[in-house]
Amino acid sequence: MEPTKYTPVTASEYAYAQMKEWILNGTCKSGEKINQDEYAKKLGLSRLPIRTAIEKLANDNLVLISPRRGCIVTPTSKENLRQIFTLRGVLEPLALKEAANKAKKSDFMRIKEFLEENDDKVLSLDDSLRLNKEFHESIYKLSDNDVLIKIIDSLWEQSQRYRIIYFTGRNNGALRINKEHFEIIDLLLNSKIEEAADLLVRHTLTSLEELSTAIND
Amino acid sequence: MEPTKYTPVTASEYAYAQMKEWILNGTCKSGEKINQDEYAKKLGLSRLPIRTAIEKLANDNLVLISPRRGCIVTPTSKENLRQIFTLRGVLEPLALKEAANKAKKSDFMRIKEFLEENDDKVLSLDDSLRLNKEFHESIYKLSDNDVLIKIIDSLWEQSQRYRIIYFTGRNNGALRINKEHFEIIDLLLNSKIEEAADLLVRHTLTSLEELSTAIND
DNA sequence: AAATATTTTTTTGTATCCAATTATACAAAA
DNA sequence: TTTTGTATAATTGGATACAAAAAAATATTT
Repeated sequence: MEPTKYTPVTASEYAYAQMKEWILNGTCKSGEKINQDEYAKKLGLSRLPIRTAIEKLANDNLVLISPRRGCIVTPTSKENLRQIFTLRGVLEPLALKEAANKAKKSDFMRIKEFLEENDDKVLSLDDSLRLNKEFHESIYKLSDNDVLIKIIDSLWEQSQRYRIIYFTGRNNGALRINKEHFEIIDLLLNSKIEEAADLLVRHTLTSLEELSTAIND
Repeated sequence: MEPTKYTPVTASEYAYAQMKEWILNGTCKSGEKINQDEYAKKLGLSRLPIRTAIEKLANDNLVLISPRRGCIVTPTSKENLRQIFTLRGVLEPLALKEAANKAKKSDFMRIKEFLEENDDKVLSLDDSLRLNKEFHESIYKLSDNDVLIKIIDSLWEQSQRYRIIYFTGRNNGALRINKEHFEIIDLLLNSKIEEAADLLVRHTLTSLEELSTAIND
């Protein structure tokens, strides 16, 4: 359950990780143009790994490429936020149910222990975002459905941008989220799969409503 | 409703389209290694656009990359087939419902006309695959949900490989599929959205069962 | 002969250079 | 002032060349 630190083995992977970080945390702003030369210098690399990274970011819906014209950070919008969360609302309960079929009680116990160990960290912005992601990931991973996990991961990352827009400044919500995580894992431990899935959906939709208020469009 | 012919504007887009075609139609076989040099020569390009194409194919789950080691065509398997169709089973009805909310009757009428115009082509393998894809795409496109459409497209392409494995040799199924398409569009025209969605799910699961028999694992 | 070490070859990833396209700045005409 | 055309600069995409890593082949040891 340790946060497996990811060490890029190629320059383009490093560029990809770094640029993604910048887009997700708002350093690269919505709609902003991305100049290959500029980022090559900034990261001390040639343009090639930057280009490779940009291609990958485009696949994540995080940037938009117009061939021979350039690349911008995908604009955020209420509609985009809605689309992402609508999908999460159907995919995450599916993953949860598949996980419940395959996993053992001890798998869920480990996740609950993880929640308990980190209960004190939820008030820090960075930590709460990381813990939130890790909790959900650890459940979905148990589904062992690679195709599904990959899509959920991507959607989760796309929502991350909105989460950071929302949380910057305020910090409510984190306590509610953490409380609901406990409730979900307890339902799973009691084999109340459908109820856990329902709660998960409400959990997601509540977040959508909260985040939506912070986006002007 | 014309099949908009796609003309790649960059070499890498051309390579991507061509290599995808080869993977989908089985010219590049499941598990086969993809050598950059070889494909560069084959396509009369340098390795760079090939690499870019490979990155994109990896995003589509059509190839697997191990950094500094190489790239193989993603192996087909019953489990992979199941995962793809399970997802389609929840995402396509979602798209259909969103489409039904947004679209006008005339949009669906156009789709029905398209079915009628091409009714005689369903017995040709190539045509039936193309028509099948076009029918589904035209419905989901009406949902106007970019995030969802992109995922469904990707899943559809991933299933295409299995469809071709299955259909090569035999050619049953095409008539059933065509018949069900008519039933779905008629339900939509009569505003029986839930029934259309249900039929769509059954339509998908029937295909899964059929295709599954042709995969040895 | 099997296992291990060493070298050679192959292949990937990156940097650099070049060509083609697009954007920008400026001038001329309406 | 606005619009259109032209020259210049900036930027992208691609080819080639090189470096580094992995795979394959060969030699060496047990």
